[in-house]
Amino acid sequence: MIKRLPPPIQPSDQEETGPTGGDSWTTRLRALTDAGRHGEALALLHRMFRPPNPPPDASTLPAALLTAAALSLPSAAAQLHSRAISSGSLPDPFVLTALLSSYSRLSLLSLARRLFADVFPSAPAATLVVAFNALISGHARHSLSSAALALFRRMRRSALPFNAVTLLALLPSCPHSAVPPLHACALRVSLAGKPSVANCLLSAYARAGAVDAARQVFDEMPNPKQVISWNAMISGYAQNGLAPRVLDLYREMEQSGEVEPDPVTLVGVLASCAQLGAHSVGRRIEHYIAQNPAYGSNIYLKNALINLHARCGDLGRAQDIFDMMQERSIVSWTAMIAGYGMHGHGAAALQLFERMRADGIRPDGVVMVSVLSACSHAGMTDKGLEYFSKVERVFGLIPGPEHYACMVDLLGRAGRLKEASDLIKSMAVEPDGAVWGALLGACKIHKNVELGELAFEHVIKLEPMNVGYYVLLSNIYSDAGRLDGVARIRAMMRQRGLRKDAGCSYMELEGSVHLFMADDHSHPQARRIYEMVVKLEALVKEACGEEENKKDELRNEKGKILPQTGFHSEKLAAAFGLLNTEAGREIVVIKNLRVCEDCHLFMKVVSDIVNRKFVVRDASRFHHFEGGVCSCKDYW
DNA sequence: ATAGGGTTAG
Repeated sequence: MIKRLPPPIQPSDQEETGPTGGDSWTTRLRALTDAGRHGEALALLHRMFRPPNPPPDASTLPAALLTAAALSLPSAAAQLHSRAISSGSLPDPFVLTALLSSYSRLSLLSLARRLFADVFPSAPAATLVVAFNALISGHARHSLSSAALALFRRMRRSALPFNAVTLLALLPSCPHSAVPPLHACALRVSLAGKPSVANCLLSAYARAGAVDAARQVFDEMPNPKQVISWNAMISGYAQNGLAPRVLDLYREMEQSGEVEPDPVTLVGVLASCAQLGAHSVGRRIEHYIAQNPAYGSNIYLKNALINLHARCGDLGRAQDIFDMMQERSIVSWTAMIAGYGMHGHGAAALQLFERMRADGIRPDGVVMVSVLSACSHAGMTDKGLEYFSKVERVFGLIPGPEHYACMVDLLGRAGRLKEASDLIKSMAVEPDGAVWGALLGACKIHKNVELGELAFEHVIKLEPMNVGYYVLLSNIYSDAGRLDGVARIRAMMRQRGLRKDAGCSYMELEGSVHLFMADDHSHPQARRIYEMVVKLEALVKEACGEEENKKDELRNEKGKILPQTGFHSEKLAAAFGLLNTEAGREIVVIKNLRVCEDCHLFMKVVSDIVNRKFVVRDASRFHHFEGGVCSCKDYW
């Protein structure tokens, strides 16, 4: 973050004592461009071409070209290209490479390729290696990964050696299948041990979903490992949703005493804490950050903390951090909007979004997902439709499958299933699993077997190993009394080796985590907890029996009087919370799956009977139970 | 002087 900036240009050295040697031009241009001071860089560039300064030559052209690219000035690059030809400095490897690189950065790949073709027959091998690297990296940057690989093959056919830079250019964007062969190439020429290459290989494996291969690369690195290697492994796990492994590795990093975590480490760990709902670990990191003055203004860390608190149930703390930020990025706003959305505060989310726009921030696709999903969770169907219609028309964004998934969810929850499936039919892009999954979820809520079967057919083609979808259709059948359907899905799952995810809930107490599985007796307090659940269930039954309206509600929601089995994990966690916290304290429970209707009703009634607030995060959102009602208004 | 590794939000 902290970079030493070049001194501002003094008026005194503007004309008379301007830089004369190429070295001075180069260093100052580079420094200004690196610091993002493009205006000053441009002024300097203009001066280079004005007498009495000598015209740019091989020593100053590369820096000038990179400045032109950084300024997005294709005309300037072309002018410098002409200058390179007229001054005869084109065969210079540095000038050639800078030209190739600038054209690539300016998205003028065809010009880069033409120039390369011109010099290819006559350039010496050493020049060609670097030129190939520049061209490969240009194609890779534009995600033309197969073109980049084709260039690599051509490089090798030309009997040219490749080096670390070649691999570093290829690996970040290469197709998954190319990672192992590139790894083999690296091993063959003894480049795989070079830290930069190893880090890059590790990340490439992680991106390909091969976390174990990534881990092997990590483990084979000599100790002490660089902080960047730790970070690459941590973010590799994080990107693959393996939050528990992130926390394990972070602990290992701390215990190794090799390196101090840096902000990048902490951002990765905080993201995993947020995913897990591991509030106490997250708070410990927050404390650590607060003790390091250099981290105080890091916007990535602040954004990660907003996300942490919002996802762990403390919206107030998230809002405080957001309010105290001096500078906010669109990520800060998105984290906050998504936070309000998942807690069911749709109006607050929309208000924040409008404030963001008033602040002059142009919405992107991600913030729109948060906005639409906030509308969906709050039951604000018309608002959601209104904002969806603005995605393209007003904000100039192309709606992706993720936006359609939100809309199908929004319409579907509201019972507008016909409109939801018409919307899918109208999509210009191919619907993904989330789109059909949203329709399937809506069919579960509104008990629509036929449409549910259709959605299932589609979703299962796209995500055959996603257990949740099988369970959803099975539950649709079960609600409809279609036991044949239930059996069919069960057989399908068995055949594919899929097992229902076990439900688990946990709550944190004084920094330690208490985990509960459904019908699980392993907790030291298990006896007292089960007694408590049984007692509470009796009270719930009694309360519902006494009040006519609640009894009706029971019948409406479930179609039968009360649950016969009562030991879902969230009930155990809630009972544990009641047994171990003082009156008045909010009980926060994190659950891996969605809350079932039985438990939802249980929590509502218990919150009233014992006069306690329960905050439950399930797989789709937060539920705040208080005084017999839930913040989701039974709409989840 | 030219080619270049890890990071946030759904």
